[in-house]
Amino acid sequence: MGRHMQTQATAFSASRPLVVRNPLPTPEYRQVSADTENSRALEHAMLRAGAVMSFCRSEEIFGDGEPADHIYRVLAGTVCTYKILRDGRRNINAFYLADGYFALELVDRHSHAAEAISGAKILVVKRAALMVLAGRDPAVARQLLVLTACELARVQDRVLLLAKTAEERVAGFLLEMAKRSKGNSIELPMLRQDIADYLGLTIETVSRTLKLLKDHAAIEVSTRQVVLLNRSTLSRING
Amino acid sequence: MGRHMQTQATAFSASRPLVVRNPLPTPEYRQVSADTENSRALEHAMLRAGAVMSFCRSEEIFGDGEPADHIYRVLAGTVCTYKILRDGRRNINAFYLADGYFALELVDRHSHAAEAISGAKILVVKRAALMVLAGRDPAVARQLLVLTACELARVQDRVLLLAKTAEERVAGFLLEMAKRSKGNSIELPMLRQDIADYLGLTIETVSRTLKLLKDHAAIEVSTRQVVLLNRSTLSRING
DNA sequence: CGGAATATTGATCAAGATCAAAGCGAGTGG
DNA sequence: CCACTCGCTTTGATCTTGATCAATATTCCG
Repeated sequence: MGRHMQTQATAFSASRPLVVRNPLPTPEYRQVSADTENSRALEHAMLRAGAVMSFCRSEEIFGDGEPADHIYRVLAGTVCTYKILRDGRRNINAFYLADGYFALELVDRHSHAAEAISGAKILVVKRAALMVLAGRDPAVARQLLVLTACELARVQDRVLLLAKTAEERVAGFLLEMAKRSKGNSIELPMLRQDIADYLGLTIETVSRTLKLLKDHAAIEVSTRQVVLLNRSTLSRING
Repeated sequence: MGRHMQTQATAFSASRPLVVRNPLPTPEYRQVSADTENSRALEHAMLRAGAVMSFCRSEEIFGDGEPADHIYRVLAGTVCTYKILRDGRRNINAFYLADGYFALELVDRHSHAAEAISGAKILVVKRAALMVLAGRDPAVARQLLVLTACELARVQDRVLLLAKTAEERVAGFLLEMAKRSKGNSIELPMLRQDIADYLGLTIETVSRTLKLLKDHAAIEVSTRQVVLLNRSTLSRING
């Protein structure tokens, strides 16, 4: 029954996160999204008030149920948020790549745990400080609402994904990852187990389904990379 | 399945700063539902600016993809939001009972359809008008953020529900409905098909699972009513 | 290299879907 | 008041998808 369990406890306590206060904003951290003015305001506020922390692979950023005192932004690397269910299964809620914000929830305790999937640099800001800034700068306040609404839309999309067959879920996942990449080549920073836990499948099914898509000449697969050969086939499969 | 990007710049920037009063994170943000002062402000605003509309059973309130010009609040009756998938299956996103707000999304088109499950009275407010009010009254603005965050938490709970077995899903659904009722008796305004579409099951499985729970002496079942006889058993099953 | 972690592949199993057929219950008309 | 009907629900039999169990195979790193 029980699937993948975390067994990295020793690794966590071994390496203490490196903290750097008030880092200078570097160009690559200044990616401008569609909502330019507002996102710049929040970005700026976080860079001024925040600290950069580094996490290595599988290192926990925060635990499920811990006080939610901070808001986070991925500067580099990949992060996932997840929950361990009572039967031991792990449910991955989201993958956050560079520029993604996470732990935006308005409750006093985290409803998920978060960990780095690859080595990651994370910008961390005290929630209270950000709320003060939001009170002073309406652009910041509004951007928080926009980001929360985006997160809501993303989770709703995931519900739809979970309603589908294994083949549709994997195709949908690849298309989702492709949207975040350039071109047709997708680097996969996560393990097969992570993909499985995100899609509500087993690693065996993920593996078999990738093979199936490969045999349908829709993709090329290697361990850490997928190349989309035929997006229309994938989209059709995605349903 | 494209996600929508935020395009409400005019509505929000139209008037005064959105200010979050009481920016201290605790304990204000803890009991979001008991956020009396703010919820009253939004309630008042909606009652002043809104119109009451009546819908009969199965009547559409808005369609998937239609312009999202309004925000809604249930005054009486029950509403559901749903999506029809490409293969014809229907996915119910949420049930809203009296006092529930829906269509809070910050995008310019609805990502779901909504219909009345029983006869319903709905308070309808123009989104633009509400955004103007939100600009004038920070309590309204903040309550919008709180409600959006609540909706996010609700959808995340539903993802967890969908990860479980049929028995766990039905038990979880009953406990969720019980939280919204007084005592142990739950009136079910929706059909078995609606429950099935909400839980990602078939009506046959819902029916059989209710029987199973009845045989385990956890509930009493009739067509439109369920009585919880043994909450601890249900909670245990819920996982 | 070598050993552990991760991934693939194959065989079997089980939960829930699908197909099929009654039951039930509220509204209708004779 | 009772039979008829229609939509909803329950129950039963079978089938399918993806999980589980079990071996390899591959990749990653010391």
